[in-house]
Amino acid sequence: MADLKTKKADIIDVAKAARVSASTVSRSFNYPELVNPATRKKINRAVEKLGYIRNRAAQTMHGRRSGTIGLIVPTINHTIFSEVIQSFSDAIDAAGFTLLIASHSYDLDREYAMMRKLLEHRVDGVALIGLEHTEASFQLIEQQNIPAIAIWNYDELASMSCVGADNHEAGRMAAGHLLSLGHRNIGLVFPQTIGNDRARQRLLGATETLDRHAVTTPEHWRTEAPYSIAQAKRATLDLLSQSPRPTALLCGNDVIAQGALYAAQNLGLRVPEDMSIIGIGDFKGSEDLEPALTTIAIPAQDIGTIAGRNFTRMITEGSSEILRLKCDLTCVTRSTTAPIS
Amino acid sequence: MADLKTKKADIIDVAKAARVSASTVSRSFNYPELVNPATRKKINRAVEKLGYIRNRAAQTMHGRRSGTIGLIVPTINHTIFSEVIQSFSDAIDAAGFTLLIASHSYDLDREYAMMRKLLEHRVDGVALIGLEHTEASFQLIEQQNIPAIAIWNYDELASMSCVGADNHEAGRMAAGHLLSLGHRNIGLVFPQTIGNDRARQRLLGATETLDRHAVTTPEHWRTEAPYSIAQAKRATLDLLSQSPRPTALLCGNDVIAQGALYAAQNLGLRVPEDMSIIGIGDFKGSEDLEPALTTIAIPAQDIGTIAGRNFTRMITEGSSEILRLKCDLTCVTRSTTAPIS
DNA sequence: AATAGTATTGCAAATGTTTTCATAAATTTC
DNA sequence: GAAATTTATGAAAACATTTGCAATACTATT
Repeated sequence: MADLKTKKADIIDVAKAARVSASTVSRSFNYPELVNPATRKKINRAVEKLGYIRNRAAQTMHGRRSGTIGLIVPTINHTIFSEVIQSFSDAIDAAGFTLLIASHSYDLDREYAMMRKLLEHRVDGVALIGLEHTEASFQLIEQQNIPAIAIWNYDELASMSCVGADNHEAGRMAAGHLLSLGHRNIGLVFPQTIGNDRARQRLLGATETLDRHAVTTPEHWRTEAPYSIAQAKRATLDLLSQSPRPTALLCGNDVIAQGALYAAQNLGLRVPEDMSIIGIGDFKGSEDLEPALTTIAIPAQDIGTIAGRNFTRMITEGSSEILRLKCDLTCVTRSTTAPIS
Repeated sequence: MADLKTKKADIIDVAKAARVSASTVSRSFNYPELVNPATRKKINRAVEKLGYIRNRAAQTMHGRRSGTIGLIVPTINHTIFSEVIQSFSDAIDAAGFTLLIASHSYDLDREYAMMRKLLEHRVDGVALIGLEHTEASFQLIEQQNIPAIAIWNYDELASMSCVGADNHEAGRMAAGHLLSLGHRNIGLVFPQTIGNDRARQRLLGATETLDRHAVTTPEHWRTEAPYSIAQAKRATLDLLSQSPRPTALLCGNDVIAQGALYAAQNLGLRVPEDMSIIGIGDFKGSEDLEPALTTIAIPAQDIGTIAGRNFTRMITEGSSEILRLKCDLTCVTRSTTAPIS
């Protein structure tokens, strides 16, 4: 059984128990092929017996990688981020890394503080959500010369590595879908766009596409809804109570789309016959709405996986070039959109 | 600006720049009151100038706490867990700790592996979800003598510290609510109970309460639904297609309840007039369903916060007694349940 | 002005590993 | 069967900190 000595076993205890030197024990872990199989067996027995667990802190201190990657997100508690966190975590885990996570509640100054905290722990790299960060954060990355990657947004001109989707394109696709169904009277329900580059890009993409097709949306068909089903419902209710009504609603994300759907149903409108609705994101649950929501799917899981795989590769290879990966969006046509009748 | 020397600044560089010894620099961080304010200022200037960031790994090695807590969850990607992760993370962050996270996809052997991995990083404590773990995991905790806590489940007899809700009670409450509305014909839609102590306890609590009130549920009013809205809907559709129909559905969790709701609506049943439905959990979104779901609220956020606060306290105080905290459930009566007419 | 305290600082050892270099043992080569 | 390799191991330095102890400088007390 475990020794009852108060101190936990260290590599020297193992060495003693196996009657070899500490160097050999270390080697047997890190370069097993360099040590005699018989010796290795002795060592493993000692490890087992003493319940020895390697000390990464000591390895780190010696200049080895810490084997941790820091991830800073606005919030963990959101389908869309938890999905990306999960797949990112799985991907780096497969490469032998562990995830240190921190959240900043959409406060970019806290993001900076979190980054410092993670750097104290000597993470081998820092992953952030989105491309909007404070100047201090960018400087810190630069100055500490730490591998960094932005997840979620793609920008061909980004100053740091990024893996994500093009939100502008998402807006264009959503508008395009509606236009292709013959809609010309389109309402826009979007979250606040200041301090939210994702929403801003989407809205821009949507309006540009509409403009290009000479479709104009009067001011009262545009409304701003906070991030909540209930509030989006209320805002949409207002929008739809005016006449004339649009024939379709383009929503900045699926949460808002869900609120919009409820609002339409509440007014006795049939979706999609009387009112088409499209969202952006394809959140978990969007598929299960009744009717199932048509939306522009952002492949959160793929983004996380691809980011994780590439980031760990960048780290282990010591590559320092900037990597920009765009993940494809798809328009998932379900049951909330239909051709204009 | 930052020195262009390839190596990053260490405490000795700071010491040199400030013309003091390394010990003084160390002290100025850890026991500022022991160093002369003027000296401290010099040191801070040097730190600033060199962009020095303390090395936790080195501190850890010296026997200090690592300042990290490991959390192992079945999955990050689920409302109910992400909520608890978020609040736990916030709570330990407030106490100066950082979260190392790992997920095991409901594979308890992987849970053990993850725990070893976290221990290599010398986390100051390990938090797990639920009270069901492999013998190996329990032994590891015991043998490494590492502070541990179970989040999410409460059991007065638990062999380790725990903060959570009593699932048996949740089942009792749900049944009680339905009974108090006069329902005697109650259908049960639950997830698989093997290898899922939460579901098992809930079902047990529900059936015990029904039994006590001499309410029996025929076998064909009990159905097993996997964790998915669509599949729960299908299973419930089957259940409700038989006659006679129950007047109420007690669902093992809110996801299943949502599926059940859709099923009922699909059959043209009015909820709650023709069919009452109650869930367990109060997931994000349950409130926004139409009609809003009645459910037994499990205070995920409170659980995470309380667990985080108490766990960090246990760690910093070096307390080793077992702490068992029960978080209160509440029956949130919304619009999917009504008295029998 | 000498003494006793107190506040501040530095020296050196310690922490648990990895790694370079050296050495010893075993194996191959001629 | 000696020389040349190869294989396996150990000794000691290095990594970035903290901390116990000792030394110095300052302040208050008489």
